[in-house]
Amino acid sequence: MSLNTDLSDLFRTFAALMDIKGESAFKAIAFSKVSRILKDMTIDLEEACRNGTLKDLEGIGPSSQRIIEQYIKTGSSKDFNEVAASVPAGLIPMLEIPGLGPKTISLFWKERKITSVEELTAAIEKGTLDGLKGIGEKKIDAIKQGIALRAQASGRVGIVAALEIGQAMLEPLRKLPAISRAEFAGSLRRRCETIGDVDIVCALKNPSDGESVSAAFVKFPLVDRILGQGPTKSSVLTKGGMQVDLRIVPADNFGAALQYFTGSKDHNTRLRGLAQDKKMTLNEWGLYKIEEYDRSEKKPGFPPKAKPVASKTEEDVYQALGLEWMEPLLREDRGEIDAAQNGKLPKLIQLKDIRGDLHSHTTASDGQATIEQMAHAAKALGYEFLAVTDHSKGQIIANGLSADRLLQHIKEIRRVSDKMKGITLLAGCEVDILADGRLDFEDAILAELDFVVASPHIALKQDASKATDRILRAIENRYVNVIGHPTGRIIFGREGLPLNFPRIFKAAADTGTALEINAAFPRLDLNDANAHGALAAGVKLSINTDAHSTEGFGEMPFGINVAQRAWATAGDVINCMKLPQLKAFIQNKRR
DNA sequence: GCCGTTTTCGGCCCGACTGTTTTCAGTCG
Repeated sequence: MSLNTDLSDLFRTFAALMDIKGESAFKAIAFSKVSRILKDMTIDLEEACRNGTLKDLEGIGPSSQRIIEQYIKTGSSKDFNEVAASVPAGLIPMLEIPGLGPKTISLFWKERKITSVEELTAAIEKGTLDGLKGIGEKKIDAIKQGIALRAQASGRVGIVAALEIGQAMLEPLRKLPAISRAEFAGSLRRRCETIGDVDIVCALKNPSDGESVSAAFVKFPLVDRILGQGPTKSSVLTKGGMQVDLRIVPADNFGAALQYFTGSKDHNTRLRGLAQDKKMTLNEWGLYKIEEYDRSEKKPGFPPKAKPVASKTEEDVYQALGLEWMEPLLREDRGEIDAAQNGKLPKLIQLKDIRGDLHSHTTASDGQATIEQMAHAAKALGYEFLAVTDHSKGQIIANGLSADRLLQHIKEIRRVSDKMKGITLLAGCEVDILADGRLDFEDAILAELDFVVASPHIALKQDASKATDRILRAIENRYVNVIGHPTGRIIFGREGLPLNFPRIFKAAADTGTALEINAAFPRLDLNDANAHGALAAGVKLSINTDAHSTEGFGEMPFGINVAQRAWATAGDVINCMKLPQLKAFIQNKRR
């Protein structure tokens, strides 16, 4: 675990504790924000602490700064420890129970001495919650269900699985005659790497058809259980336990609803602040002048009877707030609103900008297709080049190539390349970065290759200092063009190397070494925040599928999504270079 | 707790829904 992660967790817990203690909700919100800032950022906290730049970060004030500094110095925070000691630790997991919030948890704790999920379950069984103010039979039932739900469907799901489930719900919805439009919203539309639930917004041709659309939705084949059903929203659990929420709005309000439910929460908060500055209010129905909105007639589930400034399309809403429309993948409150105000939004990389894949495997090591098969599949995607990069000798389990076999393999790759028309194969290798930063082949062997990806596969639990030195040493090798999956993290699987990213970025930028966004789920490594940090430091990225079969190339869109969330343009990514330009990039480092 | 070019004090985003309620608090997204 890195320092940033540790501190981010500390502030998140701090915020939860304050909620439970009933301190000002704004304090808790402020600490949640600090937690998120720390999680997203790639700057070196220790360094920022040393040279006093910590306070320049928006959202981190004097209190947070003090806590961070003390934590770096002593490994803990006095402020946090005091608060943590005053609240039983078992209360925090209770916040994950749907339907149960800080107020009720605090009530149970103070009035009934309940300090854990287990004690809560027991109290419900024994009936000791009866008689508490505001807690009736239905509330207790809901909590009971919430506890069961948390145990059963606690986890988030990866983007790939979530998209599949989402499509299976979206497609039949689009076929309903009452619907004029239906789109994903929420984290799925923003293409986050993991998804908690699927959000869909749909527009009605006739505003009175909400009830029937809802009724049809909850009967789709994938639905396992109905959680709620009404004329404006419905909620279901699919087979496999994924929650899917549907919002139903009149066509005139579709843009505002899509914007609102796409989020992120932080992005929307900023937008509503902008609206207020302009004497307007923004909600899921539209953007309204405050005066007109306050005067207007309002009925739950229906748009207010005021003329909106904007509501039909997202473009209208953003434009009325003085902003360019922006891709959902940018809407994370990472500076996109300022950029949109100043006309400085990046022209994001698109799938069609990719001219080739620079990390792939064949039957020579652990792939399932031959060089020819992989080359034909890449050509069929319109690629102009493909780097064949089988494993080095240390990857015994993956049938890694010995030096002799590699030299033979290089000849074979070049033979196939000469034979093929319309695509060039680069003879490459994915060489292991050993625990101490040495590479798995001597330079003399690497010099024979057209292209080298160097990746960490073993010793992925090193401390930050060892791990960083190890990757730095690989970056400094003149034959290494790309660091493959730099942290080795596996989503839901392992943390990966706790790298000091500012040092890695500086070395990569100085030496002309690209860092990979490995597009294969569950890697997606670098992640969006780190890729964003790399770009800010002037590093080039390489987006690769690490394909082990011809189907493997199909994962490229997920890597593109990570790059888009990192604000990458085609100019930032070496896969978008023309071949001569790419060759120059390689040669520059070898000089 | 954080922030500020109308503010260094007084704000801080919005609506739906639910349950326990005779007017509102808590939770959620």
